[in-house]
Amino acid sequence: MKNNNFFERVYAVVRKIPEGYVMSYGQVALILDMPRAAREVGWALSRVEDRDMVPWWRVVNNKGRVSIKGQYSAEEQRQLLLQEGIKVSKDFTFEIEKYRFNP
DNA sequence: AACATGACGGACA
DNA sequence: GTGTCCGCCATGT
Repeated sequence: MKNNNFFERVYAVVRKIPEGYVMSYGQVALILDMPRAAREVGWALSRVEDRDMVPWWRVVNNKGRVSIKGQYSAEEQRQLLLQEGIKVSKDFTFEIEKYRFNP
C-alpha cells in the first residue's frame, strides 16, 4: 500500500478520534504499523493543510501534554480541547488516561 | 549519499 | 513528578 502518502494514513486515523477523546502520537503510529514512528506523526500533523478536516488537536504526547512548540498553536489546541470537555491545565498538561481513545 | 530536524517514546537518575 | 539521553524514521537540504 504505497499509493497513499504517509500523511493520508495519519489523517485517516486521526479523523476517527471521537470528540472528547485524545490519542498519543505513538498510538497513531502503532495503528499505522509503525510503532516507532511517533515523531513522523507529529511531523505530518504539523503540515496539515485542511485544519478543519482533521482533528489534529486530539493528538498529544504520551505524557498527557500538548507538545506543540509554537506558543500560539499550543494555546489554540488547549482551547479546542477545553471545548470538548478535556481539562487541560495552563501548563498544557492533563490526565490523558482519563481521555485516551482506545480503538 | 550524508547529515540535520522534529507537535515522540521509553528508560533511567 | 521532572529532566536527560538515546533510538526511530520520513523529509528536507
